[in-house]
Amino acid sequence: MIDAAGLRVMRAIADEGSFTAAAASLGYTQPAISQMVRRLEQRTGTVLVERIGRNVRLTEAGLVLARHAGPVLAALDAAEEEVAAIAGLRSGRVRLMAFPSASATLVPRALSLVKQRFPDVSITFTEAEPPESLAALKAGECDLAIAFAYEGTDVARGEEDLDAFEITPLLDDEVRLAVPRQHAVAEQGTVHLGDLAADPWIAGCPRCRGHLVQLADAAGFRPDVAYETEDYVAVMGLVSEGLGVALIPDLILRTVHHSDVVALPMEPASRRTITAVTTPDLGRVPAVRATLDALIESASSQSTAPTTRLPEPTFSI
Amino acid sequence: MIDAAGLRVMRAIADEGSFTAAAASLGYTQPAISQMVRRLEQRTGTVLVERIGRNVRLTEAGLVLARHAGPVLAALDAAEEEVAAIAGLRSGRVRLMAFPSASATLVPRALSLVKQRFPDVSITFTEAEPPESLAALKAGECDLAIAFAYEGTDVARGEEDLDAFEITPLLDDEVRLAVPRQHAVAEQGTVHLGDLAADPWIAGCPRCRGHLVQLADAAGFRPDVAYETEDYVAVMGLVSEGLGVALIPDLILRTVHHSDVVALPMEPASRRTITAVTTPDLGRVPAVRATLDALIESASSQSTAPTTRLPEPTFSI
DNA sequence: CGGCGTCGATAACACCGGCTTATAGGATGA
DNA sequence: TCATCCTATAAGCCGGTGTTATCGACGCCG
Repeated sequence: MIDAAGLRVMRAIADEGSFTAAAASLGYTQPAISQMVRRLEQRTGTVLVERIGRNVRLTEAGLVLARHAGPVLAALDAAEEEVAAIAGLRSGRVRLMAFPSASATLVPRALSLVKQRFPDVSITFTEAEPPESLAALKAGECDLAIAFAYEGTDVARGEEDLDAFEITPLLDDEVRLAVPRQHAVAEQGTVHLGDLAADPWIAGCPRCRGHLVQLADAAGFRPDVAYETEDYVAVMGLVSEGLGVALIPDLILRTVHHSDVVALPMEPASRRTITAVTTPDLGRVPAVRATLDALIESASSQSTAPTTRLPEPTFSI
Repeated sequence: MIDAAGLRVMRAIADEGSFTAAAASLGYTQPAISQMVRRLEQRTGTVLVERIGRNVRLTEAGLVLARHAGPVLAALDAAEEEVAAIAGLRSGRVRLMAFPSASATLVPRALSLVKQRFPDVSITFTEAEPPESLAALKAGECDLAIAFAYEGTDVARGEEDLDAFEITPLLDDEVRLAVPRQHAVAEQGTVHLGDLAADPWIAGCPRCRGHLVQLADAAGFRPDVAYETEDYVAVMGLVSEGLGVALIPDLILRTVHHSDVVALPMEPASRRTITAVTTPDLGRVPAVRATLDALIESASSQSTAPTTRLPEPTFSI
C-alpha cells in the first residue's frame, strides 16, 4: 500500500516545503509530486498535505509518513549497499572445499591472491575428498570444490547432473610410482607397473585405490594392498622403509619429499586432472569467480615448472 | 533501485524455499516471482538465487536482501498503521484555539465528548482571540479555531482569503447590556443603548470595544470608556459596584453571574455569531472533523435553552 | 492596483513495470 | 519410464507513474 517511493516524496516535501522544490530535489517534475501525494492520500484515506494558499504544509499524518521515511530509506540503502559490496568484491564469503593434496599446494597460493586483491572477501576452507565436496556443493554447503579425476574418468562420475556443475580444469597432474631408493627399479628411467606386480602396495583414498586396481588390472595383476592411509606423509614413510610401493601424484611430491624415496614416471603414463567445480549460478557470484580465477592462476604458475626434476620440497622428512 | 516489494519477495523465497510456495504465500502466481527475481538480479548485477535442480536456494546476496526485508517491511507497516490510526481516530492530535468565553462553555463539553468517543485523540487547547487564532490557523499552529463575529461583520473580516477558511456556525449569541441592579434602567424590559449615553462604559477585547463604539455610533453617542478589561469576571465586578455599564454576550452570562448585576436585552438587538473555523484540508482530517462535530453538538445543546431566564450559573460571584 | 512570477491542479498522453495465462523444459520420485 | 512438480519463457494486458501543456490562484512589487 505504502511504498518507499511514497515515503521519499513525503520526506522531500517536508524538507523542501513545496511540491516544486521537492520535485526538483528528487529529479521529478512538479505534477509527478502532485499526483503522488494525491494517490497516497486516497490510499491512506487521509489528508496528508494542507494546501495553504500557494504553498503546502504536511498534516499530522503527512508528518508521520515523512518521519518514517528516514529509517525505511536508510535500511533500503543499507541493503542495496550490502549487495553492491558483494557484487563489487568489497565483501563476500566463499566456502571452498578441496582434497588434501590440493590444500597443500593450489589452495594456499589462491587464498593469498584473493586476500591480496580483495581483502574483504573471506574464504572459509574445508578439506574434503571429491565425492563429499560435490555433495556439499549440491547441498549448498559449499560454493567451490576442488576435485580430481583420473584419466578417462569424469569428476562428476556417479553424479547424473553433469551440467548441474560448472567444471574448470586447473592442473594436469602426472601420477608417479614411489619406490624405496634401494628398490630394483629405482634406477630405471621409467617403470612398467607390471614390474611391481609382486610388491606390496600402499593405497590412499578409496578413489586412489580404485585407480590403482584399475591400472594394475590393465597391467595384468591384482595389487597386494598391504597398507591403506590417506596421509601422504605416512605413505612416503612406509615406502622409504621398504614396506611397499605406491602411486603418488606429482602434486604431492612438490610438497612431501623423502630422501629415501624415488618417484619414477610410469609407462604407460597415468595422469589425473585437477578441476575446480561449482554451479553455473555460483560461478557468477563475484567472490566465487574471483576465487576461481585465483585458483586458475595459482595452478598455471605451478604447472609452469615441469617436474622431471623435483623442485625444492616444502615439506621434507 | 530496490523496493519493498523486492524485499518481500526475497523474504518469501527464503521462508518458503521455492518460487511457487513464495508466490502462493504472497498471493502471486509463480511467474511473477520468477520475473521479480530476475529483475532484482539484473538490477543488482548479482546472482541472488541459486537454481538447484527443481528447487532454489538463496545466495549470500539473496540472503542479505531477505534479511533486510524484516526491518524495512516492519517500518513500512508501522507507518501505515500509524496513519491508519489517525484516519481511524485511534490516534490524532487537534490543536484547538478559542476565545475566552467559548473556552468556558462550548469547549469543555466538546472536549469531553471527543474524549469519550475517541479516547486516544488528544486535543490541545489554547485561548486566543479571533484575530490571533485565525493567524495561527494560517500559520499552521492551530487546526481549529473558535471565533465570533458581531452581526453584520464577518469572522474573517480583514482576511482576504474567505475561501481559505471553512467556517461552521456554532451558536447565535445575543449581546446584552449589563447594568448594576440599582441602575435606573434595571427594571426595564428592554433598553435602548442611547439611554446609557451618559454612563461610563467598561469595554472588553479590542473587537468588543469596536462593536460597542459602532453600536453607540448608531445610537448617536460616543461611549465614555472608563475601564478596559478582557476579564468578564472583572467586568461583572466593576458593573456591580456601579462603576460603569457593559455589553456582555449571553454566553458569558451562563457562566459568570453576579447577583448585583442585571443583564438586559437591548433594543435594537445585537447578536454575535460564534463559529468554528478551520481550513478545507484540515476539516477533512478525522480528528479535526470529530472535534468540530463535538463542538456543533455542544453548541446545539447549549442553544436549546433560550436565555430569557438565566440558567444556574456555573461561576458565581 | 494591476501585472507578473511562481506554485499547485488537472488533462492528456506515453511508457514501462509488473502481473496474468499459457506453455515448455527439466528434475525428482514412484 | 511416467507422472508430477518446479522453474523459465512468451505474450498480452492493465495500471502506476512519469511527462508536457495548460489553467487558475496566490503573492509580490512596481
